[in-house]
Amino acid sequence: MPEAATTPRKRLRDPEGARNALVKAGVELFETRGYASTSVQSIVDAAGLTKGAFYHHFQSKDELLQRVHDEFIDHQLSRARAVMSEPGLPADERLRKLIREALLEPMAVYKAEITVFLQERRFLSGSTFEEIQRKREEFERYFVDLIEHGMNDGSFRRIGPARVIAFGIIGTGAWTHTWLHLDGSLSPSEIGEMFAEMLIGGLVPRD
Amino acid sequence: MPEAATTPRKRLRDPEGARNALVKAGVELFETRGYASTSVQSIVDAAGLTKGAFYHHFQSKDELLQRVHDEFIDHQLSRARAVMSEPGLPADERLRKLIREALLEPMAVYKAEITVFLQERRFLSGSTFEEIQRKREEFERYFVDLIEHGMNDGSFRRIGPARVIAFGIIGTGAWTHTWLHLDGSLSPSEIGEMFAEMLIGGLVPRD
Amino acid sequence: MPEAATTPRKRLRDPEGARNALVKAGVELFETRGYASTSVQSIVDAAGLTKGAFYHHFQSKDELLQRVHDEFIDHQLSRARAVMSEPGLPADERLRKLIREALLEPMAVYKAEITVFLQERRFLSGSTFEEIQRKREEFERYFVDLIEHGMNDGSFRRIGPARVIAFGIIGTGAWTHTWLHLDGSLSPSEIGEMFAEMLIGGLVPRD
Amino acid sequence: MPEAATTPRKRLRDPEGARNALVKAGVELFETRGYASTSVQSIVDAAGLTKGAFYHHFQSKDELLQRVHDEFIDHQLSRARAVMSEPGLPADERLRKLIREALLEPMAVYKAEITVFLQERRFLSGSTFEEIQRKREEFERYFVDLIEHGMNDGSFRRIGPARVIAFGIIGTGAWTHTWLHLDGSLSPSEIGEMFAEMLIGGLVPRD
DNA sequence: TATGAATGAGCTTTCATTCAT
DNA sequence: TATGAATGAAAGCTCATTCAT
Repeated sequence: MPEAATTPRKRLRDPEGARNALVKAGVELFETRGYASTSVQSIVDAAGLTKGAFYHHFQSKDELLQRVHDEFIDHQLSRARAVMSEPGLPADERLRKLIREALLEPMAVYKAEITVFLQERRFLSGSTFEEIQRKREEFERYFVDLIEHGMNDGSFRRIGPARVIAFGIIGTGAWTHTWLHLDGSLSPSEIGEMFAEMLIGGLVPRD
Repeated sequence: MPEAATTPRKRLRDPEGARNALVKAGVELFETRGYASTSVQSIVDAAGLTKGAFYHHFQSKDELLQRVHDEFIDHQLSRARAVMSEPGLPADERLRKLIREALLEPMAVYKAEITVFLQERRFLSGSTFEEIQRKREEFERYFVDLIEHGMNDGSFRRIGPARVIAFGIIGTGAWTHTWLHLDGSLSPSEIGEMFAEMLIGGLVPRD
Repeated sequence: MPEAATTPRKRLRDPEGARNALVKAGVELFETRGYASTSVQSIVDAAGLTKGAFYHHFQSKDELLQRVHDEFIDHQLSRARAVMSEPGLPADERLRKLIREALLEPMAVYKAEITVFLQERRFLSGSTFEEIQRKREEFERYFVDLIEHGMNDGSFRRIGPARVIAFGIIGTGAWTHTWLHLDGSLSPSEIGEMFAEMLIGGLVPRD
Repeated sequence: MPEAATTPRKRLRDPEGARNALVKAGVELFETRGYASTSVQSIVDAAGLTKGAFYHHFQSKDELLQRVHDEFIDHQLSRARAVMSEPGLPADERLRKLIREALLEPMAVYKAEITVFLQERRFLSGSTFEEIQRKREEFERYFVDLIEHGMNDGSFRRIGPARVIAFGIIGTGAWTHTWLHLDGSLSPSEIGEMFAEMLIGGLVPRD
C-alpha cells in the first residue's frame, strides 16, 4: 500500500515562497535594525533558509532592498495619481485627499516598507535605485504642483515657496512612521484627516 | 567692545584639540554615510589622527556618537525651555516661537548633528543613551503640553489628540533636515516662520 | 567531388549536442579566464544550458577539463607517432617534422585547448588525469629520444643532456600559445618551420 | 632581581618581518597551487598570522601578487639593461649574454617568483599591474631589437620576423620554469649556456 | 534528459577593539 | 599621550555540487 501523502524529507521546493519569506524577513529586520546593520545571515536565519538560497534569488542585499520598495512605491504612486487625475476637485479638497489617501493611508498596509524607505532614503542612489528615485520625485512633484496651483488661483495663501510648503506637509506625514503604532486607537486614515485639517486650515485664506 | 554675537558663519565651534577634530570628522561622516557605515578608520583618517588616538579619547564608536549629540541637544533643549518659561505668552505665540526658535533655528548651526540624531534615533537606546532619550522626551513634551493647554483654553481647535498634533508639528520641522541646504536662499529661521504660519493658522479657531 | 580537406576556418568541430556546446564553452572560458576562475554557471550560461544539464553530462568540472584535453592530445600524439614511425628519415629531418607537425601545427586547430592544457598543467594530477599525463610523457619522450639518438649517431652536437635540449625545443613551441594570434600573417606551420630552422641549425655540426 | 630577558607573551611586533613572512608564504603557495586557488587563509596560516594582519599590510590579494613580482622584475630588467648597454659587443655575443644572464640566471634566485609571474601573466592586467606590464615589454623589446639589428648587420640569418624569433628564444628560457629543479646537476647558468649555444648556432650564418 | 532551488563550505574583505611599545 | 600592528569575529558574496521534481 502506497503512502497516502508525499513525505518530503527536506524543505518543500517553493521558490515563490522562499522569495516572499526573504522579503518579509528583510523588511522586518531592516525596519528595526536598519539596512546597514542587518546581515544577510540574520535575514536567512529569520526566513529559515541559507545564504546560498538568498543569493540564488537576489543578486545582492541591495536588490532585496529594492524589492522591498517596489510594491509599496507603486501603490503609493498610483494613489497619488488617482487623486491628481480626479476631475473637478478644488485645490483644498484635492490636497486633503492627497494627504490622507496617498501620504498617510498607505501606512496602514506598508508601514514597515515605508519606514525602511524613509530611513534608507539617502542610500537609494546609483543606477540600482534610479527608478525608485524617479517615482519618489513624481510623488513629491504632485504636492509641489498642487500647492503652486492653489496659490496661483487664490485657494491657498502664499505663505512661502510652494516647494517649502509641500515639503513641510510631506514631512508631517513622513515623520509619522517614527511614532505610529498600528495597534493604537487611531488609524493612519484618521491621522491623515487630522493633519489635513490642520495643514489646509492654515493654508486657506481666512474668511 | 566684544564681537557682536551674530550667527557663526564658519561653524568652527571649537577648532582645537584632537577630541574636537574627531567629533567634527565623526559628525560629518555620520551625516553623509550613516553611523553604521562609517568606520573608525575613516574617522581618524579624516581627523588626521590614528586609531590609537581615537580609543584614547573615546571608549567606543558609540561614545563618539553620544558626544556628537551632547552639545546640540542641550542647545535645543535650552531654547525650548526659554520659550516655555517666558511669561505671559498666548499659546499661539508661544507655539510660533517654539517652532521657529527651538525646532528650526538650531539647524542653522547644528544641521549635521541634527541629521545624525534623527537618522540614528533608533540606535540611541541602552544605558549609554539614556540621558539623550530623556532630553528628547522633555523636548517633545513641551510641544504636547503646549498644544494640550492651548486646546483646553480655547486657543487651539481640538482637531485631534494633542500628542498626534504635536508629533505632526515636530515632524514638519524634523523632516527639514532631509532637504534643507544651508547655502540656499531661505534660512531655517525663515522656514520656521512659514511652517509656524501654516500650522498655527490651522490650529487657531476661525474668526 | 567532396570538399577539399583544407584547414577548417570556423572551428566547428562538432556543432551539435549539449555535450559539445559545454566543451566548447568550457574551453573558451578556460582559455581566457583560467580554469579555477571559471564557474560552472558561466559555462552553462555561455552554452545556453543549465547547471542540471552540466552535471548530467559531466560528473564534475574536472571531468570537463579532462574532456577538453582528450581530443587534441590524441591528435598531437598521433602526429608525433606518425613522424616517429616514418622510416628512413635522418635525425635532423625527423626533428624538423616533429617540431612543425606535432608541436606547432596542432595550434592551428586546437590553440584554445593547448593554451588551457599548458596553463593548467600543474593541476592535471591525480588519477583523473593519469592518462593525460601518460600521453604527455610519451609525447615528450619522442623529443628526448630523437635528440639522444641524433647525438649518438653524430647528427647533432652534444651541446648538453638530451633532456635539457629537448625541453628547450618543446618550450620554444609551447610558449607560442602566449603570443600567437591565429588571424595574424603567420600560420603555426610557418612559425614551426622558422623555429625548426633555428633550432636544428644550432644542433647540427658545422661544415 | 629583574628578569634577564624580555618575555613577550604574544607574537613580537615586527611589521617588516610580518610582511616578509606573508610575501614568502604567498610566493610559495602561488607557485604550487596557483594564484586563484590560493586562499588568503592558507597564506596567513603558513605565515603564522591572521587575515586581519594580512589586510593590515596589503590592500588586497592582488597587491601581494604585485609585491611578489616587484623585486625579481627589477632584477631581471637591470640585468638585461646591463647587457644591452655593454659597449662593443657583437650581436651574437650580446645575445648569448642576454640569454644566460637575463633570461636564465635569475631563475637561480627567483625561480618561484618567475614561475608565478609566467603562470599568472594573463591576469596581470589593469592599472594595478601597469608597471609590471611596462617592464615586461621593455625586457622583451631588448630581445626583439637585438635580433633585428643582428639581422640587419648580417650577424644573424633572417630566418623570420625578428619578433617571432625573439619570442621563440624567450620561450625556450621561460618554459624552463616548468621542469627546472634547482637541486639538479645543472644550474640555470649552465642551461642558459646550452640554450644560447643551440639558438645562436642556428641564427648565425654558416661559414 | 533536464530543471533550477537549495546547500554548505569557503571565499575576499571589513572592522571595532586591544595592547605592546 | 599616542602609535599602529594585530586580533577575531563577522560581513557580503561565490560556487561546485546535490536532488526533488
